[in-house]
Amino acid sequence: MDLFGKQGFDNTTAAEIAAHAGVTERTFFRHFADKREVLFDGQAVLLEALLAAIEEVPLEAPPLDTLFRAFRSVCPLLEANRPFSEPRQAVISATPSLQERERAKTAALAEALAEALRARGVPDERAAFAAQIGMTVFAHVTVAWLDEAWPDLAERLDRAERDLRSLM
Amino acid sequence: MDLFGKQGFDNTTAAEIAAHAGVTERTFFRHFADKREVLFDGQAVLLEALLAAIEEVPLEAPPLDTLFRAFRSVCPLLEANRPFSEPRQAVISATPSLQERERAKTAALAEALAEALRARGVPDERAAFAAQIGMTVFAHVTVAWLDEAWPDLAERLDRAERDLRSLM
DNA sequence: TGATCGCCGTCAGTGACTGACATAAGAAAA
DNA sequence: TTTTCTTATGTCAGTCACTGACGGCGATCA
Repeated sequence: MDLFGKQGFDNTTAAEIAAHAGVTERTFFRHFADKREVLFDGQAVLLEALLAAIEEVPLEAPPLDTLFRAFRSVCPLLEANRPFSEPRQAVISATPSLQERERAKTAALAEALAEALRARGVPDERAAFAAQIGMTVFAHVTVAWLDEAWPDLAERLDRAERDLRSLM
Repeated sequence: MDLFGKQGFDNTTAAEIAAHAGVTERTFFRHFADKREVLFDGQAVLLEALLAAIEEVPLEAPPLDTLFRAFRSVCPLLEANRPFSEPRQAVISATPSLQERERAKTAALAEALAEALRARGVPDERAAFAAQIGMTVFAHVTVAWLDEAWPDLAERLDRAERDLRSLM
């Protein structure tokens, strides 16, 4: 983040990052599949948190409700991480290739959520739709919130959910 | 497509593609921003068609309806292109980096649709949501249809729209 | 006829990534 | 304790995507 903030992502070589961390370039690539991955490690934590939160939702809840409840319950986690994720998002927003990667990560997350819904008995296609739509809204809201801290995440989620329902 | 089908995308060098086309590698990169772009050229045509179709929809139609009507009206175009897009999709499905690019293209398309909706008076956020959701469904349906020609695109769109509405 | 422009080839260079091999430190087995 | 196995790292050479600079060549235009 030091280097990216100063010179931008594209103008920072993998060798520089490695040197900054006190290791060899080769070692860097043993820890990260590629240069971009260095910015997408927290995803695993978020996924765990979301899956755990889904477990807590009663089975009767409709799929989209289930997801929104899960999203709401990870808000504190994200709010706590804001100091890290805000500058990170700034770098991503300035770098097209990172936005590409971010979308891929988001899509993977959506797929995992769909799988979780299926495990709760939601039919195949329906689970995929709900997960994609839910994830779309969640990602949208999160990015907007990283750009502007107020209103906070929970409040933004409420509004988004209302907007979404009124769309239909 | 010749080469990709035989050896896969990753095992095909840009130099090979260029040679196959009778030009230099340098010339190849003058025509395509990067190696992956070679598979994503048709997008522009689709975008034009969708924007034109949106023009035809009466202004009173709600945003999601507008999009679905536009999607339906480009079905013939897509059906006609199937012989090209089916093998293309096979290559993409076998190559993670191409899926990443495909998502980026889809997102760009969604953004363009949102802009089109805004031009019709749909409020900002609402337009973005509708476009993202509509695009999500459209992409989902298209990929499924490329995997399995029946039911056809129009039929699949109808079903998806029903599924979507019942989700709310 | 000559100047300009757009497209292409050539060449050299940078940087992301990979495979093969060697080494050192710690855990585990003998 | 000694040996062995594992794991993380460094080193080096190599491939390939991509870029900038330069020169040539044919078409168009003044």
